[in-house]
Amino acid sequence: LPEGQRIDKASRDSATMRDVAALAGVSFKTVSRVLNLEPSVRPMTEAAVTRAVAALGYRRNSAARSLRSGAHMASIGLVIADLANPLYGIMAKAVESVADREGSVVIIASTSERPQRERAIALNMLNRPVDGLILAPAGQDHRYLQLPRRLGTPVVFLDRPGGGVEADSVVLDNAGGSQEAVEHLIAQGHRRIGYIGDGRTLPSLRNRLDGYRLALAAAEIPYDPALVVLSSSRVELAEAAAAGILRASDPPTAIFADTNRTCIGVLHAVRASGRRIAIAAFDEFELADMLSVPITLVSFDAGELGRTAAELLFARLGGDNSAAREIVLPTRLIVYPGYEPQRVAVATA
Amino acid sequence: LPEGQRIDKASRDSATMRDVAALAGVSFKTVSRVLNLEPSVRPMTEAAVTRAVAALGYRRNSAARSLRSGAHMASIGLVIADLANPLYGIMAKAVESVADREGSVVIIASTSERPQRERAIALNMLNRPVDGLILAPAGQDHRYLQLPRRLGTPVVFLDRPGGGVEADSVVLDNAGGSQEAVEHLIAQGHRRIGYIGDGRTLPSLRNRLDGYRLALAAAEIPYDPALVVLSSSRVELAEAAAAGILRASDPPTAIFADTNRTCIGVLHAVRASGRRIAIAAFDEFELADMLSVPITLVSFDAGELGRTAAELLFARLGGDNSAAREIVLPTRLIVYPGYEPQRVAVATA
DNA sequence: TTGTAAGCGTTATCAA
DNA sequence: TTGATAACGCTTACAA
Repeated sequence: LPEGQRIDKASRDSATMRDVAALAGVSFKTVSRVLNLEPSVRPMTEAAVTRAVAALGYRRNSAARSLRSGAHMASIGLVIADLANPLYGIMAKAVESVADREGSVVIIASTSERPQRERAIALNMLNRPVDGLILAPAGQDHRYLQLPRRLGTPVVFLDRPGGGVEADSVVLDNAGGSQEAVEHLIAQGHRRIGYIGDGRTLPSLRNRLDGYRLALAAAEIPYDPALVVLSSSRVELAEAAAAGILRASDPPTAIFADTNRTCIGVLHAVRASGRRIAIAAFDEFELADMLSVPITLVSFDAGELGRTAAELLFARLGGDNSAAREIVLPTRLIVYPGYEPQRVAVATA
Repeated sequence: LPEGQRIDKASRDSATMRDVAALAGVSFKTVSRVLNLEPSVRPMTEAAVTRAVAALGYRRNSAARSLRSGAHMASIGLVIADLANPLYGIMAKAVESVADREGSVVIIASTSERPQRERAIALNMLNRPVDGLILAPAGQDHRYLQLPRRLGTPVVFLDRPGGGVEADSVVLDNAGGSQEAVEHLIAQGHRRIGYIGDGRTLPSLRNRLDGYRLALAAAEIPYDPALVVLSSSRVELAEAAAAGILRASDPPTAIFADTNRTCIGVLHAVRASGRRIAIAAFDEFELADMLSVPITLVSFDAGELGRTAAELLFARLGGDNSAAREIVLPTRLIVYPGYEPQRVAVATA
């Protein structure tokens, strides 16, 4: 497992306990005593040592420390696609909370949805090493994890399944969730329903598209490619995509967005169009209930997702050797009717 | 610096390279070769070693590894109040991005706004140790960082100033931002302006309250304690607080909320009241432009906040020994007029 | 291709 | 109260 980034020792000043001891005029064991706050050190000696430590800018070497003591700091790695996405923030918080309970710290990194960066970061973490890894993958090929897995490091995929390696995963019922949402739109009378999302790369998003198609098929509504724009999940691209199908000759009366990112783009496009378009989307977000337009969301408990993944990882670390599991968490449809504030006169002072 | 959490060596199975070598019938150096992917190993030998590794559940000891090689993994600690808050997610992402550029990983932890947990976590990180620490503090007493600071670990406070220790900080112009927002409300004719927030514990939030008072004073509007509810920053408490002053005999015509959390509570309370109340708040959030009610926000660049803090930290790690700095980043008032969707008939299929 | 010896910087043991 | 020495598990250098 190479690829870890390291700081060359020479680049930092590294005085050792022996250097400090020499400057303070004591043995290096005495320095050790001072730094470990052991009681049996004369105040004068301690002062001399403290001064020498400061003078040399000495920092204890943790590797040597834990080498002899045989203890090591427990840590798990969390590699996620985008920390700035509130959903991942909630998941990260849940993971961190479980890890803390288990006496572990979380090393976290954001891949910006780039598979190559994901690979580099994951290998970097394993090289530190971390005790286990939770990965919300951007890529689909995780064969690079086969070796670490064989060497005993547990891996849990979060929110999105992994590929090419046997490992646990905790995911959502993506197809079921979007199918339910689209069925809801159909039940409201919509028959031309647009789809904005990224149904090409990530399996989880492909499944959401599958759900859309299933719902249409069940209602015997033909799949119209002109209503489906598979762009990336970036807000601006989704907005442009939605604007495009709204401008078309036979526009949709409803649009389904496959993530909270695409949903925001769709909301903006719909507003810009000046039309009333029904909107449904995967992912819940705060203030959905305060929007002026009605919206239907496929909601789920992001904290539960993170918590489940973390608990699974610690179970593995605790010795659970059973076969790799896939845990699928349910989604729940929430219908927000849209909030129209009353036009009451203000009681001005 | 004690207080780090450790896993006792005995609790994990720790076979050593010698154990693996014995089982594989080779010297332990050969095991080392296999694990380091060195080329000069016969496939048969390698297979034997791999088998032994698997059989024993062997994991390389990173401490011993980096001890001899003299290199160590660079890392910085990021301790934040609440990862689930989108603003902190954005900051964390920015920090992570700078750290990655600098070849460092980020160890992240969430304090859930609890000062004691903050202390435990920060000391835990320093004990690992990390090369430096970025801290968005929940508490105000950071004397526990004096020793680590003297021992040479740089610390940067993020978003909120620290207390009792000399260290850099990157904060917002909190007073200025809220003053500007309240002045905006006053300019719109409001004279009874409520304040919902937490003006007691955190200095940054106290400063926001100061800004409110300054704006009132400048307009010669008397400060009315009945309009000010200093509760915690939790959404439900803010909602209850806002509901309270809206029910009172001489209610406000406008409300200022000191964070995005309190703002959400206020929004709900205002909706429940059925009145038209002007709302202003600190912190921007997504979809503010899509809300049905007008809202004025004190906006800032959370990414810039995180980036600045990280860059300052790496400057310190790079040898910058100048006096501790306080960097104050500006805020910007954004007025959202409130979005009223047009009532256009839907072109149904 | 494989093995032997030395040593990384600390903590643990035991002696002074 | 302090110090000398061994040992932690590995990588590096060198030898076979």
